Amino acid sequence: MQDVARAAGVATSTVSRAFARPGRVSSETARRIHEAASVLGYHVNPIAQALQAGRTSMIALVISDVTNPFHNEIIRGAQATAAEAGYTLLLSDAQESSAQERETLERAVAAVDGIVLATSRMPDSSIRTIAKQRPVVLLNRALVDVPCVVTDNPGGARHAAAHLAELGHERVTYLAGPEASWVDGMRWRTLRENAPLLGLHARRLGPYAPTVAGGGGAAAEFVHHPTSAVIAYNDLMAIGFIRALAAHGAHVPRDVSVIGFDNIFPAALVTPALTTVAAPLRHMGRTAVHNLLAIVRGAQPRSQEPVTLPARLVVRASTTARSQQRSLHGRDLMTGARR
Amino acid sequence: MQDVARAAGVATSTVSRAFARPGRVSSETARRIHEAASVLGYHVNPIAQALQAGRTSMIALVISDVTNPFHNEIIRGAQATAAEAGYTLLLSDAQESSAQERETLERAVAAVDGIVLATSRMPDSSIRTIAKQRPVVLLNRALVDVPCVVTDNPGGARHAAAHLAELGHERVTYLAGPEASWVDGMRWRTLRENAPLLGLHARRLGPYAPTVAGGGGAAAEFVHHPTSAVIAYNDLMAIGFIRALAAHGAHVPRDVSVIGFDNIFPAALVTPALTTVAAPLRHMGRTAVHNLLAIVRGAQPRSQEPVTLPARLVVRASTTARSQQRSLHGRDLMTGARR
DNA sequence: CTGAAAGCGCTAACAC
DNA sequence: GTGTTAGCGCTTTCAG
Repeated sequence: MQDVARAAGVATSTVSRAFARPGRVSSETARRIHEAASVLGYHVNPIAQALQAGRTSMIALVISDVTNPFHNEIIRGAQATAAEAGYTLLLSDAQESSAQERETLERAVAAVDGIVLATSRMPDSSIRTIAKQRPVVLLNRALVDVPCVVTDNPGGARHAAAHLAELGHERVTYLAGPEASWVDGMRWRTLRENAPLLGLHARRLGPYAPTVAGGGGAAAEFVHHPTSAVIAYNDLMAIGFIRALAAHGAHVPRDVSVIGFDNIFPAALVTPALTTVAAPLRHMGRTAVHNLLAIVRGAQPRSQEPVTLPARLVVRASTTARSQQRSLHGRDLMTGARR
Repeated sequence: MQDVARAAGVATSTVSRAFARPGRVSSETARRIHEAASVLGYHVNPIAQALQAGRTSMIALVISDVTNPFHNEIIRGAQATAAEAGYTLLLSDAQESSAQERETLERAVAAVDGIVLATSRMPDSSIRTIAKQRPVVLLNRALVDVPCVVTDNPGGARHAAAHLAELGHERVTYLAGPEASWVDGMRWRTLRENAPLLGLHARRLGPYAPTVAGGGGAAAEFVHHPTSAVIAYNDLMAIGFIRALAAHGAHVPRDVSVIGFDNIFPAALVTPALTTVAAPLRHMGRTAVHNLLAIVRGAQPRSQEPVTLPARLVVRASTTARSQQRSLHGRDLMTGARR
């Protein structure tokens, strides 16, 4: 900047003003400054700016597992919203490890103006510790006194159950995800409470890892006591479940109707295409960042209640009417496995 | 830091040393300092550190499209390697727009020590401009005088062609990706040059968007002049192609054998499971960051040649012997579409 | 082994 | 409308 000021024959503060508050510099002076700047290839140094201003215009997005397709659209939404607001996104992949999440966060916390914690695996206490240092928005998890963005899990679970009831199913198995998952609790609880109202008997199996492999493990147990319908914690599990079932000689939806959660990208690609409770993934990313930036800029979080985004049921080919299905008995499947 | 120094009864420079060079401070003084620091919750301010040191310990990873499953494992590899080296990853999603890529890069460039450009959509000249300002490593693209990491596209294309030749195919269609894609050029060129040596006749259709929808568009054209085998620019296109073909009444591999590129996550999940030329995705991310950090730390790029990572053929269910297939004629398919 | 002081690049405050 | 100065929090001389 020194150089620019010298070249333009002005003081450094004038250069600074020319970049930050163009109105406060006479047009002639501004012209000279910008010319000198572009000749010299001068750009404002964001680090120095950040040091002096006390804010960095960066926000951190911490993801429990970038490898999970659930997060792709969330990242897209978050990045887009941040960029529109002139913020840069710092991405942290926790690799499903609470410890790793803490560590990388510790390093990043001082360098950002705010943090979005997506599907955090950290204990509540750690989250609160972070939230004391910087504005935090939780995505896909609720915690008192911390702003949250979640999908309407109760609504979604009800939609799923109602769909199965309409199709004439009477017994449904819920394939549970990680015990530590707040979302899993919400889904199962709503299902259990609402099933009776729909003439449905709900049962829970698990917990399983929220992955394709986890769904496979679920199938191995399910096969001993099948029901005509299944709701899985998420699409990944549903996909793994369906594949493993096929290896046991049972087919979806002919033998079992299956519903997933989230509507991740591959859900429409697998065969049969997966019926699922769709989350507005990109919108979740957008909303989380939007709300975070509002707080960063000084807004007071409106309410203690989590911001809830709607979930909708996407009916595809993995569910069918009970009357269209074969009746399945544990024995059939176990035999099927040996064939 | 002032506060810590006061509390510990030392000068600020001693505090600084206690954190950066523990050896240069007497153990007793160091103890007092660390105690005071933890009481006061003091952490080194990375921004101030960065300003004074002239480096930020951050690197940028620019991705053409976070929404594309191709990038998930790459991000994982990049983030893990950066974290291990004490670097923070700044993620930029270009949303497939060259302009957007430039803009976000412009904002980030001054804040990072180096940049990985993955599947960049920018023109060579823009990349060179960036590379003049900061160390850059290109992923999945080659450019003279800029360090690059690519997969062995020629080897991969040869594997694919050889596999088809072994299965007795005689004519293969290449479904081309974006014209601007360096990788696409490599793949098609190798295929065209090697096909004759394998007794294969290769033809090119396209370009198409490198997406599921693009593959669908390819199918609509392909159907008029089918061949028994197809190699698609990437897995996404292959998947879209297979689905669209089914809508036309043609099935894979019964009617057409299909090979994709990349081995993205959904490739193993679709039906039929996709035969594909697998790229070592996570390793690509790791290598790019690893090489970038070496340069950031002062290493001279060894050679002008791109670093080439091996590609291997993963044979799944979407390819089969020519002799096992139905013979297909344009007419069959067009009729199929009307059924 | 420790302290004092300068300066990284920027902007806000206060002159002129 | 423009110039001067101080200081953001840190590290790195240079003295002691």
